[in-house]
Amino acid sequence: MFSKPLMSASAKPAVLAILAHGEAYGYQLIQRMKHLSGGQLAWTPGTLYPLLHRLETEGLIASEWRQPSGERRRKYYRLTPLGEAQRAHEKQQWMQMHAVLLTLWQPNLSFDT
Amino acid sequence: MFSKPLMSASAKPAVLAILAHGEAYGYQLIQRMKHLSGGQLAWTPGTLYPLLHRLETEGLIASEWRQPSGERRRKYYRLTPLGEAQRAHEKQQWMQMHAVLLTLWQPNLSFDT
DNA sequence: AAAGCATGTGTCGTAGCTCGATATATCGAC
DNA sequence: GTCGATATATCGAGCTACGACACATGCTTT
Repeated sequence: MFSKPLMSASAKPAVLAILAHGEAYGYQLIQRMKHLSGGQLAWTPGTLYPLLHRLETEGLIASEWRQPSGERRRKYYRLTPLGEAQRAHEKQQWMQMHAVLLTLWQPNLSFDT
Repeated sequence: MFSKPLMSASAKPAVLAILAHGEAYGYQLIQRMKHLSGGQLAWTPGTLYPLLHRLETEGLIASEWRQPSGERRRKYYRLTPLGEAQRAHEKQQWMQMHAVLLTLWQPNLSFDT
């Protein structure tokens, strides 16, 4: 399993990235991440739902209750324009940090100081 | 600047990665990261020193005070064998999370559910 | 029909973390 | 002597993850 800091850093970009492919509800987000990560990244309800509420408060996502007849009620989330901008920003930040780490992981790295 | 969660997730792997290239002291670690990231990743003392103390408590790094004549005293840190193993583990974890995010960032991703 | 399980959303409390602020001390430059 | 860079350290406010718990519904099995 992944460490807590890594879960923390990836949750927001991951949720925004999934929603960029189309609307989804909370439980579905948990399933999709679990499937995509080969069962390794398992969000718990206590992690995901507060996060979704925070993202909605920040105006990055918007929600809508739906209850088709004969089905359970679900709260569907979709990206707002602000959320789409934030999604791109999160990706750029991650890639930048990734580049720094790749540099550090070079075998023959030399420092100025 | 980087977000707090991203700082949090990268700090431990980054410190272990730098120390894998040789011993260093706290202030030097701050400078090296700042330089390597083009000034974007700036650890504050309040972030780095408690982290170093935690890593030492966990047995991942070991410290030694030094004070050459005419210089300020410095506490030099080096990786322990346990720390080297943890460094490799942190790298593997990061790369795995990176792979998941890359998948999510694919333009034409389709989900089963 | 009753029991069990997956589905679906939610909150609470504990524990852990970052980081701004603050403290202390030394060295070199002007 | 004063200032800024060097060097290490702690404290407290604020935020977060996540296990535990709560509650409700739909489907399947006995």
